[in-house]
This record gives sequence, structure tokens and C-alpha cells, in this order.
Amino acid sequence: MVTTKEPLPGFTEALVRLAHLVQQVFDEVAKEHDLTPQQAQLLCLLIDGPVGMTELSRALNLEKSSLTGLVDRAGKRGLVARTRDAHDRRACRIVLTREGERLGGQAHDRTTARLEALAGELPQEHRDLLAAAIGGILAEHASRAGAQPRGSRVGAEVKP
Amino acid sequence: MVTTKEPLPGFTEALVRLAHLVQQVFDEVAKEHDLTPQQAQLLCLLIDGPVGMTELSRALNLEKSSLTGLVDRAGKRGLVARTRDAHDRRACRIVLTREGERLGGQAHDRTTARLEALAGELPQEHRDLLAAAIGGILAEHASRAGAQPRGSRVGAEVKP
DNA sequence: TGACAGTAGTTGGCGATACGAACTACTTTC
DNA sequence: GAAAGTAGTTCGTATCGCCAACTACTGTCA
Repeated sequence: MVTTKEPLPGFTEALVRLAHLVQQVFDEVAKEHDLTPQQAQLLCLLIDGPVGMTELSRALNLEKSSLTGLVDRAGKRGLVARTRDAHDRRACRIVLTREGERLGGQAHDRTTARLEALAGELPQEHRDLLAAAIGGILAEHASRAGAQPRGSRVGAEVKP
Repeated sequence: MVTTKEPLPGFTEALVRLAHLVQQVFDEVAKEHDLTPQQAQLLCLLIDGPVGMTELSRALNLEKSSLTGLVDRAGKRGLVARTRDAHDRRACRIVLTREGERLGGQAHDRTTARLEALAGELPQEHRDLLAAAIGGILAEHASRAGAQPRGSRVGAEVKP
């Protein structure tokens, strides 16, 4: 259908600004807990349970070598630990220490609280719609990334 | 402190995921243009015209010393240049070079295009709602942080 | 006018990020 | 059971980002 393609400049602009705002909130919260943003993100990802390096690198959108360093430093601070995988002797699973669990949980709750506060004026129905709309965008992205036929390289999108 | 109420876990979760997605898109676009994400962000900020270091550091949420290095490296790559301020001999204004303008514009357009594409399936109604809701969140944040009647123009984001 | 507080930006040192290439060790495939 | 693939690490390099200290200029006020 030939809709008058009006990109609506305010829309993507809003998305970008929102991303920056969320990042800023997250950075502040991390700093309050004496964590780097990357460490805080790592801890939050591990709250649900141990995760292997490869899956972590996908979730964090990081090269595996970058992740090794991140986990090393977090381990040195006593936030996480490596455990061997029972089924694959090459692999390891990263788990939160008691301290990591505490800090990660706090960081998560505090970030959530701040974002909730910022969105406090929104009526519940708008929130639901908003969450649904975002869900749609995420799904769209997932369907594209997942549509990779058999590209050995992740993140290798359409190159110009 | 544990929030006694369970406001709606899906909402902030969605916000955070959206922020990550936008960041990921931005990172990919930057890489396609052989820019670091920070450089790309800098270029996008300068599209509207020259900006001083102090205002830049506010917009990018960076310490001034961090910004000096960023501008140095971008300058070394021929993307930006320093010009002296006519009214204040301490200050300088950062301007895009021809190449910086080209790359910054491309990065901006490409990011916008990708985000538009991801949101392409959303009904217009949801887009408007999303943009409005985000605007409200941003306003809420601005009213908190920006309690000062500073003439601090936003300008903190990509070109309008 | 002339000391003096304030502002704009830089420098230097440090640790944290992030990547790619090369490597080890283990698993799967044929 | 050799080849191919996968999970993580190591290494070298560039970048990022902060803080404290510094230079240079601007504005104020006595």
C-alpha cells in the first residue's frame, strides 16, 4: 500500500533518546553500587541462574574474548565464579557469589524503581500498550536476526 | 528495600530491552562506517552545528577530560576540528569536517532507517502512543535533573 | 586596577572495555 | 580415529572514562 511514507521524525528520535536515558539511569545505579555498568549488566543477567560464556556473549553482544576479561575482573572482585559444566568439559557456567547476588539484585531493583518513577505519570493502560508495542519491535528484530540462513558470523547484517 | 508492590515487571523490562536494542543497532551502524559508537554519537551531535566542549560533555554525559580524548582521536581521523570561540578565548567549538559531516549524516540516516524498519509493523496508533509516552518519560526526567532554569538547550541527541 | 574566585579545556596516570588473531582442550562427525 | 567444529583463554592493541592537577582566560568586587 502506498501510504504517504512519513517517517515521523519524532519517533526514532524518541527511541534514541529513551535508550540514552535508560543507559544513563543504569550507569548511575551501577556507580551507586560501586560497579561498572558492564559488571552490573553481567550480574543482572546472572540473577536467573548460571549461564555459559557463549550464551553470555550473545546476550551481552560481546566478543568471547571481551567477556573473558569481564568475568575475570568480576571474579577478582568476588562477584561471580566459574563452575565447570557437567556435560561438556570444555564449557563453564558463570554463577553469582553471595555478594554478586546481593549487588545484582539491588542494582536490578533500583533500576526498575527509577524507571518506574520516571514512568509514574503514565496511566496503566498506556503502560500496557507501550510494553506491547516494544514487544512488537523486539519480536521484529528477533525474527530478522533469527532469519539468518546459515551465516556463520553473527551480527553480520546486510553490508553496504 | 523491597518494593512491596509489584508494579508490572514487564514494563521496565521492556524499556531496558528496547534500550539495548537501540544501542545494538547504533553500534552496528557505527561499525559499518568504521566508527566507534562514541565517535558516531559525537558526529551525530555535531550535525546541527559547532558545539563547545562543556556543552558536549553534558550532552554525552562524559567528564570533560574524557571528551578531550574523544575529540582528539576524532580529530586525528579527520572527522572533526577545533575552532576558537570568538567571544571567549578559553573556549573552543568543535566542528565537523567535510568527512565527518558525511559519515555523521550517513550514520544518523542509517540508524533512523533501521529503527523505522523495526517499527514498520507497528500500527500508527501505537507509534504515536509510544512517541508520546517516551516524551512524557523524558520530560519527567528533565524536570527532575533540570530543576535549574539553565538555558541548557537539550541538543543532547541526534539531529531533529 | 588589581587581587581573586570561577570557568573552559588539557594533561597525565590508571584501570576497564572491546576487538581480532592465534591458541588449547574437548566434542562431534564421518 | 582423523577431521572438523565448539568452548574458552591468551595476547597485543586501541579506545574509553575517571580523577586530580594544571594552564589560561573571564568576571567580579573592593
